[in-house]
This record gives sequence, C-alpha cells and structure tokens, in this order.
Amino acid sequence: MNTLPKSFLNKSTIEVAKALLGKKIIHKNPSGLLSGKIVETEAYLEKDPASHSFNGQTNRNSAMFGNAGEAYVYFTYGMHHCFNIVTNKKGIGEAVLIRALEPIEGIELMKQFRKTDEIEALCSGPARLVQAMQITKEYNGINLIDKNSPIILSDGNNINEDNIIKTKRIGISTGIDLPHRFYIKDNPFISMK
DNA sequence: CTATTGATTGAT
DNA sequence: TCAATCAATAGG
Repeated sequence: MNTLPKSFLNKSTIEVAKALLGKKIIHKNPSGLLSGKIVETEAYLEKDPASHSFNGQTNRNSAMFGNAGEAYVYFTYGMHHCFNIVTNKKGIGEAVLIRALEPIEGIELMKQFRKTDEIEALCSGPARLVQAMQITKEYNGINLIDKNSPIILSDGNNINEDNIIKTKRIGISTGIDLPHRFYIKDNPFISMK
C-alpha cells in the first residue's frame, strides 16, 4: 500500500484531475479503515471565476495556496463539507475537488455514517463522500502523501484516456462553460445522475 | 453591522 | 422545486 509519489502532482491541475481517477483515498479512522477509489473529480484553477481562489487568498481558502498534495477542506451551505487535493506550487491557488468515490473498505461503517444502505449513495457526491469517509475540517491543510497522515492518497489503476469523460462542472453559477469535470466512463458511483 | 450567497443534499 | 442552516464575503 504505497502513497502516491510526489512527482505525481508535478503536472498541471487538469492533468492531475484526470490522473487521480482510479487512485485511492484511505482514511485510518479510529473506528476502522475507510477507503475508496476516486471515480469523479473537478479541476479549479486560479484564473477560474468558479474557484474559491479567484479573488485571491483569504482565511477560508488559504489551504488551496499550500503545497501540492495537501488537503483543502471547506464548509458550505451551512451543513456540508467538501474535500479537495491541492495542486500546483505553494502560492498558487489551485485544487482538484473529489466529487465521488467507489467504496472499497469500511462499507459497513460508511452505511452508519451516511444512514443509508444503498452502496451507490454512500460516496456519490462531494459532501456525501466526506460524510462516509469521516473527513472533517480538522484535516484542512494536512499532507496526503505522507505515510504518517491519517488520510493518504494511494496508488491504484491508471484509467485509459478513452474511459475518461470530460464535461462541464456541477453546482456553480460562473465558469460553467469550462469542461473541467472528469469521471470514469460507465462507473455506477458518479454523482448527480 | 447587516445582507447575501454558496464547488450540496434530501425530502416534497 | 425547495428548505435546511451558517461562515465567509460584500456592501454601507
């Protein structure tokens, strides 16, 4: 079970968003191991009106400006958290939003956290997977490619370019023309179906 | 200090 | 289609 090499993040945010498909997120939770395969992502660039970083660094989004491979966890809509993987160099506010996972380990725990028995509903949405994986804002800014972190990014499959669908992003009101959402073709765990 | 707005979800 | 629910941000 290896963490992703640092060089993995040494690419553009768009490239990283695509390359993350098929990789794994593992949370060493006190109640048990929780893990899932990334099946859907969205890229947020610094010059993107839909990005939190568009208007510069603030207290809320400062984690986005950290080093690649760190976590950016934010709270929104008064009730939800979302989980991002920071990309690009320190000082540049770019990140990849994880929108959906295919549950692998700790499925019974996820059912409890999410209060549902439907496997396909456990992690098929940015706020859903955060609930299922028990990610909290305490993890904002932690290093995800350090073996000692509670949450790590792990190696997995590489998805063939032919099986990556590229579309417009979801839930935003600006920048809707940018095709920065990526997901694995024919995967049943995609959000907003 | 007050008002508005979300990178959403779940119920109606 | 709409309510839930609140921190960050914009405006005065």
